[in-house]
Amino acid sequence: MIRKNANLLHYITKHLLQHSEGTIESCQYAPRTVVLGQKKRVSSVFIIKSGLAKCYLTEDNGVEFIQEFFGEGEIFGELEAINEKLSFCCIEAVNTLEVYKIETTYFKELLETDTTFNSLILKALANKLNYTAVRHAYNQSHTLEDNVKRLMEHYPNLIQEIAKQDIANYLGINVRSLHRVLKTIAQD
Amino acid sequence: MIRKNANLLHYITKHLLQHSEGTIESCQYAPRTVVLGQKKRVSSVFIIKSGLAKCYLTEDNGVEFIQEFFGEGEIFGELEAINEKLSFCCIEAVNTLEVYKIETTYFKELLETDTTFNSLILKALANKLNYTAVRHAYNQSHTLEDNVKRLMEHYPNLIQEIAKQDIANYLGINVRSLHRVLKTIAQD
DNA sequence: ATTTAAAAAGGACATTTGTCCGACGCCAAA
DNA sequence: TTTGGCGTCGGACAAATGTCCTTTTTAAAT
Repeated sequence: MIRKNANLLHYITKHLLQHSEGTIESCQYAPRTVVLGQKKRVSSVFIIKSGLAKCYLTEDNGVEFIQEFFGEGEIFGELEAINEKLSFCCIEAVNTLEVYKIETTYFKELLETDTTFNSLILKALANKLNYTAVRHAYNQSHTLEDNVKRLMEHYPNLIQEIAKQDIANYLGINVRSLHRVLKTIAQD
Repeated sequence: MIRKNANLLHYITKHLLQHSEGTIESCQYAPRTVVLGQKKRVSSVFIIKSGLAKCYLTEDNGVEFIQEFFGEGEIFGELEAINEKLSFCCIEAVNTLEVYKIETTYFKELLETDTTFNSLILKALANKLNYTAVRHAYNQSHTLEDNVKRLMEHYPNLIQEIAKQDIANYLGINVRSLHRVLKTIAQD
């Protein structure tokens, strides 16, 4: 649910920043700011320095589906850079969000010249794939109650930190159903 | 639903096979053979030459959830090779399946030394991520009827080629529900 | 040609989830 | 301090989906 990538963040701050000479910019966004819109041309790849963002997708029928929440070290915009496609997700700051911003061209140059960076990105992608596959398989194969319980075990202060509407959008259900389940869980 | 990767297959047959000197093996599997089990150590990466495979995951409660069907050029085992983890999916031949089998160690060597190959794998991963994200967002945000209609539009002879149970497992529903929806669709 | 097993199809009912709505509390702008 | 908006919570009913079971169809084996 909250994706992080300590290795990637570490490599950027300890190795890349020194040699970047202005190619890596540092940015800050206020809560609820849209950092990256859906179906836009993406000119930068972002890596989260601090804060929390939500990555979601608005369907033709208006429903929002939250793919993931992104925390420290998580990268976004990289899929669009690699595939040269328009963005398919929208990224929005939940908290105050600090990011490193890397020009797409420089990002691709790094992929070709910096073996360590290349390997970190490969691992990041493989890891995202693994995680999302397991997540959706679980969610589809278990009851709503199981899914919510599992989330609350992994993230004990989930309810305090994330709005009910967002949790519901993450689970692909509506808020009424979430409330109902939360109540039955509370009653044991 | 049926993932393919023409570029990757082309590169392997036209460039890699010549220089491989036995490091790339060609294998064939009968229908229903399990090529790769769940939670196993993975010693090879596979690329499909011909045929169809299903990639699924069995949950603790016994439910099978189908991630994808793999067709020509699709790669599997690569996530485990990159992340050095046990397999989390099971790959099973649907048809007679022909694959190229690459030793994990050679695969990783290729990633480091062959820029073209590296780029093809990066694109393959980015593409898988994009595709699965869009797929699950759609499925979670639309009615079952919409989901089935959409599948049938994309794959006109879906019903003929893939068992109902498999389609249901792909959609995360049970067969009864699938039958019901198919009937209402047929009636228009 | 007959038997057998597996897949396909659907009836009947239970359970889950969605839709629509109103009530309440919180907080910031007027 | 009021007002209005937004998030939270839940009642009542509708709709969708699951469970259990039986029947039909299909295809392979004898």
